[in-house]
Parts: sequence; structure tokens; C-alpha cells
Amino acid sequence: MSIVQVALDVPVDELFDYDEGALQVPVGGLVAVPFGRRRAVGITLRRVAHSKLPADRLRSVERILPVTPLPKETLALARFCSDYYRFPLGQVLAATLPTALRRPSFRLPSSFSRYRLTPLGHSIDSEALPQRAVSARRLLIAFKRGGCLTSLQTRSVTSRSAALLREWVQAGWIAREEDMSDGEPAPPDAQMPSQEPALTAAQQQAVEQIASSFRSYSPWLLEGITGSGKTEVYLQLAAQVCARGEQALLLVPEINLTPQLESRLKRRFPTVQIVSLHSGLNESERLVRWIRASRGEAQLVLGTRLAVFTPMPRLGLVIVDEEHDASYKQQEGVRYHARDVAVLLARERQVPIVLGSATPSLEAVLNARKGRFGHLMLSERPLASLPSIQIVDTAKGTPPDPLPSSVLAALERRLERREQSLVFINRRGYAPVLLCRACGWSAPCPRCAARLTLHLGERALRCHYCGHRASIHASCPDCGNQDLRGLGHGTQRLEEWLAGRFPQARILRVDSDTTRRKHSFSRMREQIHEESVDILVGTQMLAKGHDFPKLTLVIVVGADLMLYSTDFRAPERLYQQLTQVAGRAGRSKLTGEVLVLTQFPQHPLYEALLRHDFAGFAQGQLIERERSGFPPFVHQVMLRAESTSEKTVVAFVSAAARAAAPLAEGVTVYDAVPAPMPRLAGRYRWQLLVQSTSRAALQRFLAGWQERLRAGRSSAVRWALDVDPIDA
DNA sequence: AGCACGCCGACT
DNA sequence: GTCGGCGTGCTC
Repeated sequence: MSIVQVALDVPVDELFDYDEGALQVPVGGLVAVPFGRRRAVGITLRRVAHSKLPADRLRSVERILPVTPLPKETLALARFCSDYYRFPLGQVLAATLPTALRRPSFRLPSSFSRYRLTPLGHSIDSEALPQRAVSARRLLIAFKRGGCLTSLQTRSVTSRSAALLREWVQAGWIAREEDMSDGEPAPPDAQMPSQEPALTAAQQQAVEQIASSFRSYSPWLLEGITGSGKTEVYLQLAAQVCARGEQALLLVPEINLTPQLESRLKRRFPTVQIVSLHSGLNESERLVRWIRASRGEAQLVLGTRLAVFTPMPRLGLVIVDEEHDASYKQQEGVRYHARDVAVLLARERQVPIVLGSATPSLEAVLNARKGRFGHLMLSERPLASLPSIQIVDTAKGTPPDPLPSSVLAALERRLERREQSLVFINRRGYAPVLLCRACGWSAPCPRCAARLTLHLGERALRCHYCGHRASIHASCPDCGNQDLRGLGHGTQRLEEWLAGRFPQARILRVDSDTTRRKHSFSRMREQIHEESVDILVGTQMLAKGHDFPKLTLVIVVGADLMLYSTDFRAPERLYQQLTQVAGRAGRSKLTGEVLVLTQFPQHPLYEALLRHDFAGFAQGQLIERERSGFPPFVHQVMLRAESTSEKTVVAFVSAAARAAAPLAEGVTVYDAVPAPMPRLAGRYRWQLLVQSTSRAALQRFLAGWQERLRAGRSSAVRWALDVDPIDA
């Protein structure tokens, strides 16, 4: 009798033994097993001869799910993430699977079924079918010729195939079997390079260098200023990989960008099977695409962070676009960083990986400097010149207006020239606070340590952290004064103000309030492209990747706010963000202009930005980080804890600190402190930082510490370890 | 995580 | 006298 060890989706660092019975369970196979009172899907990790458990406690595997077993490389990657990010293996694996595959009763969708003629079916003569049953005759002939057909193949024989298949299965002419075999690799496409645009010398060189490392692990940092054509480099590499009959994985930060890139890819490579995987998919779509990728049928897989775990049997290349982007970091459950996991994946599979960015993370810059990554630069814009950046000093003689007159004049000029402008402000809503002019009271969120934001449009106050809504106070609850005013500017107020200033202009506000509904975002993109908009007022979401040819002016309001942050990564983020926003200006022949409003025009960050000197900025930041002992020169882990009772969290983190002390060899344990948002949605939040210059020492420490934290069973506290946190 | 078991407060 | 609160413990 053979035992299989199965990982299940439970928060326990153990595998569960099952008797495989008469089944031949492959390693990596997904199995339905009885577990307690319920049934569960597990992943088979090992087969062993004996179990430590007495035989009478073993239960049997119920069935093997009809999908290709997970390849050992996928298992290894999950194992690594489990160890490194301190999260149970079964839960890591479960998180990477489409939800449909987590149901014990899983059936393959019928589109993946194969049908085979039964002996009875063989005995039927197609000539014996009625003359007018044209479809049936054709299908039967196809079966006799092929013996076995997938439902996709039958559909190309006749459009009536679905109904016929159902009838014939009933009649016993054919039998359905689930197709678990790997798909055929699509034939290499000889005509692929035909429509490729000419590359600049730098692009050409990047493509050649990376291509010369095919079939081996070699990581590349592709640093290319906005508009330098990084995407073109990805496309040509992907084309080469597909032409070799291999698969390419392309990771992108945000779901908003995938449809755009996907359609570009499909236009460019009409014959290549492209599959996109992102959180906007429903369960069955996700499943179908995952299966296409895992059988090797999809040649190009385009996806957000979770896609890094998609099994791809013929993987030949990994690309991580906008490598520095924070959305690659998962912020709950297994807190992995998809960019880091992608590097491991490439190493595991011995394929090249390209990390692309205009403003690489300091981690990537350091890796390149140390020679761990090859460093490729794209420093010219083939289609347009760099936008001119100007720093507008708002410190002196500040009028109460949100935009000074010089900026208004620039807007005016665009209106005259019928070009578009973007005003970027990192605050949605009308005004960030509702303030009492008499006593200084301002509306707080009852559940968070935050002020409520005034939303005039919906006549409400809203918390941007927990979503809490309240009606607008008529008078100050503290002093009764009725003179309550919105203080500061959000997108709504800026839009309103601009409408007053430019009554003739067509103004469009783009923030998460105006794009809530499903297709509103792509509708807005169309409006912008149709040039039925003169001035855009927007947040974050307009910063990334979009290409608006008529947009020649970008105005950044409120950038300074980020400089006040205590997070040591704030300058890095601000630089990245400003570069990204600036990149929206002048992507075509029209030259772009970027105006950054600040009270600190002499700040080194702005000075570097003016010179388009990211390398200099990064170098300065690295020196600073090294001097003050911050990442990437040290490695960090954050213990995050929260509870509805502040006393309980404090007790927990204090106990955690005490438990850490005797284990802390080669690591520094800091004092527990309240989180940057100390109360969120009614929960008190504390955190405790541990760091070390040695990853190994940190990992050794974590193993012991986590065990003690778990032993301290405290159900009132929710806590998690965040390895390589990206926010302090 | 589920899901049970188990021992203390307000209700038909 | 029961329904149900969530603390504790286990799942191969």
C-alpha cells in the first residue's frame, strides 16, 4: 500500500498522509480527499512507503482531479515562497490555483473534453444516416478518420456539434473522456517578424544581448526612460521566444493596463495564442486560461502578480514590466513580491528574465551595480523629445488659488492650441478635511485615525481608508459654530475651480470615484483619444502607461505631501511617480511640458528630476540608505498585529518582543510601535520591525520566533509576518 | 481555515 | 429549563 503526502489549504505547516488506494496518484497531482467532516482539494507532494500514523487513522484519496499535475518546478517555487515568506505551503499552493480547482467535485469544462467512438459508434455506417443529416454525416466521418476528437475540433466540423455530441453520448456511439494530456505547441510562426518596426541601436542591442542568453538563467535590468520603447524590446523578445516554440511570461503591475497591452499584442501577433490573467476574470475564464497556459498551448501569458505562479511547461522568458511598482507586492496572505518570485522562477527554470523600468527600484539598481543583473540602458526617445520639466515655486507670495497664474497661463496656451492638459493631484474628493473656523475641530473618522474627506457631489463625508460614510455636519459638534469649511483641495474641488476659470474648457475628472463602474475607465480613455476633453483632472490612476498623443502639459499639485512622510522610501516613490506622470506628456511629435508645484524648489529630488538624472538620484539615495542602514543594505521583517482592543495588541507585540530577545542572533529587534495608520476600521494596529544584514540569520531567527508567536495562541489578535515589507 | 465540543448567560 | 456566546482543539 502506498501513502501520499498531501498539502491542504489549512494554516498548519504539516502535510497530511492519505492512502492512495487503487489510484496512481502522481506527485504534483491535485486530489480530492476527506478532511475532518468535509472534503478538500490537496496537492500531492510526495509518495512514501510508510506513514508515521497508525494505519487505522489513514483515510483514502477519493479521486484525482482531471488536470495536469503541477510540475516539480511549480512545487519548488511554492515551497520556496512558503519557507521564505513564512506561510503554510498548502495555503501558498491553494492561493496560486484558480478557485475552480479548489473544489473537490471539480470537472473539466466540456470544451476540454475528448470524445472517442465506442464499438457501437464504429459499427454505424455514415451512409446509413438520413440524407438530410448533413452535419451528422460529416461529424461521423471525422470521427472515423480521427478516432478521437476534442470538442474544439468537432466544432470546426459543424456548428451543430454540441447538440450532436450530447445525443451520441446518450446513444452510446461515443464516450467522453477528460483530456489531461499536454497540448501541442503551436507551430513556430515564420512570418512573425514581418511587421516589426525598426529598432533604435540601443533597443537592437538590448534585444540581441538578452536573446543571446536564451536557455540560461540570466537576469537583466532594462532601464529605459519613458517613451524609449521598452515595450518594443519585450515584444521582439517575446516574438523570438514564441518562434522557438517556447512560452513567454509578461508581468504587468495593474489590471487597468492589461486590456490595453493585450490588444496591442493581439494586433501585433495575430497568430500567437495570448492569454491574460488578472483579478478581473471570473472563475471559469481564469480556469480556462490557466489550463491553456499549463498545457503549454498559450505561448504568451500576460498577467498581474499572481500569474507568476502559473505553470508553464515550455517557459523560455520572463519579463517584469515596471519592475519598481508597489503593486507587485501582495499585502495579505502570502506576502510575496512577484518581481522577486519571478527572478527565482527564472533561476529555477534556467531562462532569462528582464526587469524593465524607467525608474528601477533601488534593489534592482544595487543588483545591477554589483553585477548580479546585466544592465541595459535605453536613453533616447525615438519618437519624441523628452518633456521639459519646470519646478514652480509656490512658497513665495502664495495666493489662495490652487494654481498660480504662470500655471494658468500654460493651461490657457494649451486651450488655444487645442492640446490637452493633465492636472495631477493625489487626493480625490472635494476637500481633505472639514474644518471648524472657530475652534479648529475637523471631522474625524470614528473607526480610523484619519480625517474624513468632504465629497460635495454626494453630499457626504467619507473615510478614504475604511469607506465609512457620514452626513455633512451643519455645525461644529464641539463649539456649535456653523462656519464649517472644506480645507485644502481634492480632485472635485480642483475640477470645480478650473471650470470656473476656464468656462469654455471641457474638463474630465478621472479618479476612483468617477471610474467605479465597470467600463467607465475605458470609456474615458476613448473620450480622451477622441479629443473631446481639454483638461484632465486626476489621481494616481492616470499616471500609468497610458498614451495620449494630444497631451502636452502635465501639472503636478501637492507633490510635497510625500516629502513629509516618515517612510524612508518616500523620495524613491515620489521620484518614480513624478517620472511616470511626466511621461504622459508629449509622447508624440508634440513636445511636452511638465510643471511641478512645490514649496521646496531647491530639494535635491526636484533638482535631479529637472536634469532627468535618475542615476544620480538613485546613487544619492543608495548612499543615504547605506549610511543609515536601510534596505537594500539590510533585510527587514515586519510583524504586523491588530485587534479591536488596543490593550490586547500592545500585550501581544510586547510579548513578541520578549520572545524575540533570546533568539536575536545577528538580527536587530526594534521596539514595537503603532502602525502609520494606528487605527483602521475599528482595529488598533501595531508593528514590530526586525532586521539583519544577513538573510540567512534573519530566516533562522524567524523560524524560532514564528513558532513562539504561534504558541502564544491569542485569538483576539490578527497578526502576520511581512518579509521584505515595502512600507515601513 | 472550518467545524466540533464544551461550559456559562438571557429567553420561549 | 433551552438557545447560543466564542474559547480550545483537531483535521491524515
